[in-house]
Amino acid sequence: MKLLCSQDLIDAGYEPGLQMKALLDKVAEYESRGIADPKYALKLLKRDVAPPPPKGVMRENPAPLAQAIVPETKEEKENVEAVKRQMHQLLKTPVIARGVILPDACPSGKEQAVIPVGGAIAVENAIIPSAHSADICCSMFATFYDERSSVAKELDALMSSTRFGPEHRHLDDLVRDPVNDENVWQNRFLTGLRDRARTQIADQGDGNHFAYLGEVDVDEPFLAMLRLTGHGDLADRFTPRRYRVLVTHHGSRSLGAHVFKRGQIAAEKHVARTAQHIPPAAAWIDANSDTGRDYWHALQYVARWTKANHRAIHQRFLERIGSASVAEIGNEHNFVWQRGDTFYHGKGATPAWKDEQGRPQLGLIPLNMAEPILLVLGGDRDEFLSFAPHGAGRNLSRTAMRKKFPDQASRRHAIERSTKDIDVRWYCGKPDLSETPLAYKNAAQVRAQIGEFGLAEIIAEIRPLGCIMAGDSGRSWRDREEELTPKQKRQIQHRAERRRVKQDLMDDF
DNA sequence: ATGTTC
Repeated sequence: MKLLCSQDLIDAGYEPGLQMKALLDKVAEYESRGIADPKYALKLLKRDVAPPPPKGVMRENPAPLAQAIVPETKEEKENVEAVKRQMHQLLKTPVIARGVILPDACPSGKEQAVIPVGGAIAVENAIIPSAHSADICCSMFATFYDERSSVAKELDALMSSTRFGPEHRHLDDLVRDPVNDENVWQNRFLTGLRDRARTQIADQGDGNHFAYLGEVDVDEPFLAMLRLTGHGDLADRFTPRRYRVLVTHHGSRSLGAHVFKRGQIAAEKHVARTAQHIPPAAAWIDANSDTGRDYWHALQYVARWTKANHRAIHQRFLERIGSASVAEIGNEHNFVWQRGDTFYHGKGATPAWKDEQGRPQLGLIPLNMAEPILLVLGGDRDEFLSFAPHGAGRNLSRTAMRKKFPDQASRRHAIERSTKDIDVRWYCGKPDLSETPLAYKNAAQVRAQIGEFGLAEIIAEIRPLGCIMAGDSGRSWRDREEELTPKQKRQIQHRAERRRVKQDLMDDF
């Protein structure tokens, strides 16, 4: 019987293949020197020839999951079970330390190991693109100002300060992308995207993105709370009275969508090399590699671009109504944040930890268009990874919603009733049932759970006055494609093909 | 989410 056979060496972490012969020769040499203990022989071999680093595989048991949500109805219970199933799949990823689900959690798709909306994870030295979602930097931004006109007139001004919907044209000659001149376009995750970044500034896109007009009563207790928690600089901008507030909610548009796609390719390539059997949604990029650093820098640029996008809209609006910014607050809720060696990923999760100066972070949590937007201070609850929810969460899927209100009349009636106290504009013309308050979870319940779990402290409420949503343009992406002439289709395919070739050439992730 | 769709 041999001292060690090739299977023993493979079990010990050596790669099968050509070098196996040399390893077995080594073993034969040990044997000829009189070594008879296989364990000792393996120890010698590992000293002489280090085996390759072990390949990552999904863990047998998931990392710990904290649950900051209490389901009540049957529907909610089913939702939470689905969310936990998704999280448990994801938490088997070897680089993930722990995770949390927040009061607005809802499942996202059926693919293996996809992080649910309202989920967050702590990842060691790695970035998982899928866990910050395709809509990188989906974020909130608020500007406080003094009212100049009626809500209706200010909403008219807002309608011409931004745009929504699936098309993609430059808004007008006056709008500039203030971060387009940054020296970032050599970054492999950003290269080639400069023009679309420039074109889409002041645009908010589709779906649940919105521009909300509200009002807030700033009072002494609110200002005292800001001062007490290290936000005296913000408090100094206010006097105790009523302010109007413009709040926008959108992400990084096509720029971020492409950065995400490239990041996902890089991650899948990385785990194909260094790990085995990792679901695509769990694929990671090593943060301490050149690719990881490039991806990190690209993400930071996407954050700057998105903030500039919010600001561009707010400035255009204030110019149109002849007012000025008193104060600004904003936060991302789809993103990756580094604290030490840990990369916290949130998909629909509001950062609620203390910053480097020990100040609890300010955050904006919208509920639905007819409810206040909450201004919160982070609760810094480490057991919940120090996140708060990002909104009310969706109760019913878009398709389930349409089934519930099948005919036009019932739909119109339900929409009107749920938005009767506010001025709602649907940018593309028709209301979108799935973005009315009817589609969202019970706002009171989400608020209550923010308090029950100590995720954040609500220090002010921005009351709703009006809102612009993208609305239903009447045609899906697919419809639009079907309307194209065969010649247009060929052109699009040709361009896509050229991009792919270019991408492949560029693509050395 | 996305001038989509490896």
